[in-house]
Amino acid sequence: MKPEKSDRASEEKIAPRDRIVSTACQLFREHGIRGIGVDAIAEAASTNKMTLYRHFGSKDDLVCEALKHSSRTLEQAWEDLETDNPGDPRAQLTAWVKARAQCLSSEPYGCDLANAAVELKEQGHPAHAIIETLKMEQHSRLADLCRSTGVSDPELLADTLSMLLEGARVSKLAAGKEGPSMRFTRACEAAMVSFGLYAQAPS
Amino acid sequence: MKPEKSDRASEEKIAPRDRIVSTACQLFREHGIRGIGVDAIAEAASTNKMTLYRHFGSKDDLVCEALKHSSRTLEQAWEDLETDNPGDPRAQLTAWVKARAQCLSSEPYGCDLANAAVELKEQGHPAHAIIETLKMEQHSRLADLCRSTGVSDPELLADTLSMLLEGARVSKLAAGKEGPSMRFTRACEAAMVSFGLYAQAPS
DNA sequence: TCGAATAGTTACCGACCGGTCACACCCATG
DNA sequence: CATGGGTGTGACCGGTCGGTAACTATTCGA
Repeated sequence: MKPEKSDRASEEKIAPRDRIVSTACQLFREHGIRGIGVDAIAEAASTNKMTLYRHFGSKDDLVCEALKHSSRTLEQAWEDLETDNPGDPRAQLTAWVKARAQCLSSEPYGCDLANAAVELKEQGHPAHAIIETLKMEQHSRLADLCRSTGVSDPELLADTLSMLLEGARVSKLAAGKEGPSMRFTRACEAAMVSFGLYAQAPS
Repeated sequence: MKPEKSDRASEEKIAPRDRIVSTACQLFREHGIRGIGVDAIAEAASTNKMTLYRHFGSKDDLVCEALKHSSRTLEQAWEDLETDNPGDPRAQLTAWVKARAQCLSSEPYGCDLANAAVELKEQGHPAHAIIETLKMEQHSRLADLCRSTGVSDPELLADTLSMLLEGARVSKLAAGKEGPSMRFTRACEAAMVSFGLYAQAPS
């Protein structure tokens, strides 16, 4: 009869492995990968180090899984874009900028993937290949979107928007909230206008 | 009679403190701040931990000095901009893009200041204030330059170029060399054109 | 009901870290 | 020659880290 006895579903209903991954993702975000230990992760996930090592061969393994988990949550955002503006690429691109700006102002930490890439300097770390793949995946989705808007040079627009977003996130961490990142939206809009996004049919 | 007996000026002619700072700057770049120990820094600087701690109260102190050292080298680049294109802000801005693109393709590591900001998550770390100050200093120099070109909305152009550069550097680390960063120059040029940089007097 | 898989607990290991101490050293200046 | 400040050396401290071992408790399906 499915007792559902746990008041806190986050702690007891979910399998230990999933708790560990999502907890690790959060703690890596808050303290950095090198800044948090496996023991603290296990404790925060209401389990222990031994169980953690039964599911992950090493901390590096866990890092890789956490990064995949992090990028998995972005999938939902892409689906929302399509369902909220069906068949309207231009509106989807505008909504993309709006959504990214929203995340930018609400989330104090930057992009998990980019932060990990900066933090993990060791050449050949398994996470690097994963980060590169996931980043290019995200970028190609954006490029596809730009392409379907019929804009001039959609690849360059996608690269521009990618760099603006990545730059805004890291700039917020380095230069502060009052820095260049404050005008991310306006910079994106200026870029989209100059690439002729609104040339065909005005809103 | 100034014997100048040292064949390697980098090791014996320079004062220990300066050797430590520049060595630390280099090693932080290569291994990350958390990824290198003070003992290794001292050894790489041809000295020892005790001498290091006689000059710097803590590793955090050394980090701050290394960051200042890193941004000090950027001063030269700004001066070169002025001397190479005296009184021609437009040419200076174009040269700025070119110089940044050159660094982007030749230096495998991103911006020391930004990387440190990403890596040091502890709130209130003394480096954060320094990073923010130095970053805003660099940004205001760029904004001044944009302003003197007589472009429309120079502040937005400066913010855009800042974000493009920061984004290109981190994108190169995360998405790889073949990612968006490959088109940094073209993205900057497109932005400058759309802001009317070449509207007044063509070259 | 039984047994196997999964999870929790405690203790432990070797390595490394930031930081300090005491002491010997070198070399310029008086 | 003396002396004193900057430097080199090695040992040491307490703490944390990633990772493992041995044992117990829980759960769940055959």
